[in-house]
Amino acid sequence: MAANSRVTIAAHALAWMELARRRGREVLTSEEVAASVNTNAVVIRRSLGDLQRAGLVSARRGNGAGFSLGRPAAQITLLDVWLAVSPEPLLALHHSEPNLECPVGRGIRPVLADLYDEATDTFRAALARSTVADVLERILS
Amino acid sequence: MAANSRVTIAAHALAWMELARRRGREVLTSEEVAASVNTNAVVIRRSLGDLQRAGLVSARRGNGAGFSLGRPAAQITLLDVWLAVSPEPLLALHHSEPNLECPVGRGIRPVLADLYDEATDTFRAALARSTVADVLERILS
DNA sequence: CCAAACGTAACAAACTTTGTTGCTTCTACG
DNA sequence: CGTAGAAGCAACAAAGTTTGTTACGTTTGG
Repeated sequence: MAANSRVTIAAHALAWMELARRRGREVLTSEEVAASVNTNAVVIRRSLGDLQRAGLVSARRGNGAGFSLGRPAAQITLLDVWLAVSPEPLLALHHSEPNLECPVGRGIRPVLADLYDEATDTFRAALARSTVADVLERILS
Repeated sequence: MAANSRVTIAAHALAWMELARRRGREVLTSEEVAASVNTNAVVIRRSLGDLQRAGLVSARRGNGAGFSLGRPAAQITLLDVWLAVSPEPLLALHHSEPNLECPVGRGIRPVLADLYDEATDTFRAALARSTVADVLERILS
C-alpha cells in the first residue's frame, strides 16, 4: 500500500466523467464515480476535492448535485492531475540532518536536491504530454 | 516519513566512500559511514547490502573488514543507485481492481501503466546522467 | 582461538494510505 | 418553506512502510 495511487484514482474519475459527459450526463455523484473506480464514495469526494481546489472539476451541492469537469478534458493534462493530488516529492533528502563535520554531509543536500529536481522536471514534462481526453481515447480504441 | 530517502542515503554513502578512497582509505566500516550520514550502522549495512547485491559495492567480513566501491565512482550513476535501492514504482495503479463492467474500469489500467512507464523512463534517463563522481565533484567545488 | 565487523531477525515508534461511519452543511424542488 | 439528496468533513481503524534499535549469528584475518 506504499505507493501513490492517487493519480490513478483521479485520472480514472476524470476519464469516466468525460465519457459520461459525452453520453449526455454532465454531472455525476461521488457514488456513481465510486462505482466505476470500485472504492468508497468518501474516497472519491476526497480525491475530487483536491481536483476541485485545482480547478479541474467543479462540485455542486444540494439535491441533484454532483461533480462535473471544470474545463474540457483535452485541456486537463496528467501533470495537472499529479500536481493537484500529489504533494510528495518523488525522492526525499535525509530526514535527519547529516553530519555537518563531514565534507559530504555538509555539501550533499543542495547537490542532490538539484539533481532530483532535474529528474522530476523531466517526469513532469512527460506527464504534461497526455490529457484526460487522450487517456479516454486510448481506452476506447 | 513517507517519501523515499533511500537513494539519498545510498548516494551519500557512496560519495563518502569515494572521498575516503581518494584520501587513501579504500575500506570503510558501516560505523564510519553511519557517522557521516548520521544514522545507525545497521541502516547503512542494509543500504549497502542492496548496493552490494547490485554490484556497486563489495563487502568483506571478518576482522578489519568493511565496504569498498565495487567499481570506479565515475561508473556508478544515480540510476544504478535508484535501481539498486528503490523497488517501488513512482506511481501505482489501483490496488483494488476497478469495476470491469465500466468501459473505463475495463480499459484504463494498461493505458495508465504505459503512460507511467514513459514518464518513469525519462526520470530514469535523467538520473543516469549523473554519477557518484559527479556528485562528489559538485560537493567539493 | 578470538576479536572485529558484516548479516540478519525481531521489534517498536512514527507515519501514510485506504476504507468506513457518522454527522453537518448546502440547495433544488415540490 | 420543508425536505431529501448529496457534498464536506472529522474521526477512527486496519494495514503497510520506513527508520531506528537491540541482539545474536557468521565470517575471517591475525
